[in-house]
Amino acid sequence: MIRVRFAPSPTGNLHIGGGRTALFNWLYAQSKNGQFILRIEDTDLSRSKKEYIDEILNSLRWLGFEWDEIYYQSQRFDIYKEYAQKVLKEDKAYIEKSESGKEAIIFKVIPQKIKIIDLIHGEIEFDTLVIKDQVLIKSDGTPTYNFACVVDDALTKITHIIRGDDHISNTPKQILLYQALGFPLPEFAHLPLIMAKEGGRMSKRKGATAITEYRQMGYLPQALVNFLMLLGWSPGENREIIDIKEAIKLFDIKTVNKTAAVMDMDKLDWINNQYLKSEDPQSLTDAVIPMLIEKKYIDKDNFDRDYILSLIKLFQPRLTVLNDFVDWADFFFLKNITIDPAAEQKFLAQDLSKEFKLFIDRLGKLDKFDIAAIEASFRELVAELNIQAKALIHPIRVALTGKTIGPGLFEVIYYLGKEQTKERLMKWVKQRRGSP
RNA sequence: GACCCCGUCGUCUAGCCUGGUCCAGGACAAGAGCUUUUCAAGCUCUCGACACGGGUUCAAAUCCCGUCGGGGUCGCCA
Repeated sequence: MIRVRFAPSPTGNLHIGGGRTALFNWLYAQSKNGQFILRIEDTDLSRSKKEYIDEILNSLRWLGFEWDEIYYQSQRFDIYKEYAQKVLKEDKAYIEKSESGKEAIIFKVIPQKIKIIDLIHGEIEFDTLVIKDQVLIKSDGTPTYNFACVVDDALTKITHIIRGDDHISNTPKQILLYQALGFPLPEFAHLPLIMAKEGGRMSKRKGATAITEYRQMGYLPQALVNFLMLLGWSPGENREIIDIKEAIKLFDIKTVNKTAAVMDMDKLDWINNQYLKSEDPQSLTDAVIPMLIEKKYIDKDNFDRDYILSLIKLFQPRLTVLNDFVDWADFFFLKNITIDPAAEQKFLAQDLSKEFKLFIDRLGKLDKFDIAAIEASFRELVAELNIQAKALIHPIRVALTGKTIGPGLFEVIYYLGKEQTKERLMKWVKQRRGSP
C-alpha cells in the first residue's frame, strides 16, 4: 500500500507552494490507490498557532484534498525521546550540556557517501563529510525537524516522500537517521519550487502566497488546482484544462519536471475564466450570495435567488474571478449608482433628453416587456431618428449602469426593469432641462 | 564561500531517457483582424526559444565535458 504524507508547519497559512506539494502527494496517492496522510509539524511550540492549523485544514479541504489520517507532532514527543534514547544507548549519539545545564542529544555523523535515487531527479550523491553532527533532541526537550520527520515517516509507514526541492539537502541527513534507527528507506521525490515573477521565492512582497488569498480573490478551487498541476507537470497531448479525475488517471510522479516554475497570474486568470464559463450557474449563484450579503447588496433573509441566478448567467462568460460579478453587477442592486466620470464625459456630455424621453415612452407602451421586444422597439426608434444604434446604446448603458462595459444593453434593461430604467434615464432628461 | 538542484518562445510546457520524422509543437501574455452594442468570450493570423562554447556522431534540443546564468541548503526553524 502506497502511503504519502503532507507535513505542513502551522507557523503560517497554507502557502501556494505547500498547496502544490499537497496536490502532488494527493494526486499520487489517488493514482496509486494509496493513502494520503497529514502530519502537523508543530514542534516549535512558540511559533505554532491553533488558528494556522484550522486555516491549513480548511484550505486543504477547499482544494479538495481529504486525508486518511492526521498526526500532530506535539503529541508525540515521548516517541521521539524514546528513539533518541535508543540511538544514544547504541552510542550513535552523545549528550551535550549547555551552560544552563540542560542536555541536548546530538547525533554523530559518520563520513560516507550517500546516494539517493530521486523519482524526479534521478541519482543525487552527497558526501556527509560536509554535514555537521545533528541535534536530535534540543535542550528544551523538543525534537528537531529532521529527527521527528524520520521517526514519523518510518512509524507511519510512509512509502513515498514527495516534498519541495528545498528539502534535497535534508535528505542525506535523514537517510543517516534511517540507517541509525534501522528503518527501511522510503522513496524520495523532490518537487521543483514555485518562483515569483520577479525571481526568487514566493513571498508576501511578491504576490499572493496564501491559498486563502486566492479563495478570497474569487478563484475557483478546481481552477487553482488545475493551474498548480500544470506548474511542473503536463498531462500530455497539449491538454491544459483537465478534470481532476482525468488527471488522477494520467498522473505519474516520474514525469514531473525538474525545473522551477514561475507563478503566472495571467494564466491562472485564463484558467479560472475557463472554469467559470463551464461551471453550473446554480453553484456560482450559491458562491456569490454571501458576497452580495456582505456588500449589503441583498438582505440576508430576503432576496430573490432566481433573479441573482439570471444575473449570473448574464455575466458568467466575462468573469475572470468570481468577485468581478460583485463589482460589475453592482448597479442591479444599488439604487444610487456611481457614474464613471470618464464614461459620463464621453457619452453623456451631449444633450440626449429628446432621445431618452422617446425611448422611455416606447418602453411604456410595450405590452410585453421582454428582451426581444425591448430590442425591437429600440431598433425602431433609432431607425426613425435616423441615427446609429450605438450612438444611443452607449449613452443609455452609461446612464443605466454607470459603466461602459457590461452585458448586452437589452438584457440589462430587462433585468433592471421598466421602472428603474425609466428612473435612471429620466435623471438625465431632467438634469438637462434644469441646466442652461 | 561550500555543497546540491536546474537551464526549450516574456511565462507554463511538448520533444530529451530510446539521437534523424523539430529550419522545434501547444497554451498564456502581447500585437493585428473578424464578429459586434461596450466589455468578455469565440474564431483567424503575427511576433517569439533549444543559455554559451567545445566535443562524440554521417546526423544533437536530444549523449559527454566546460563556462555562464538561475535557484536551494548550510539553525537546539520547519
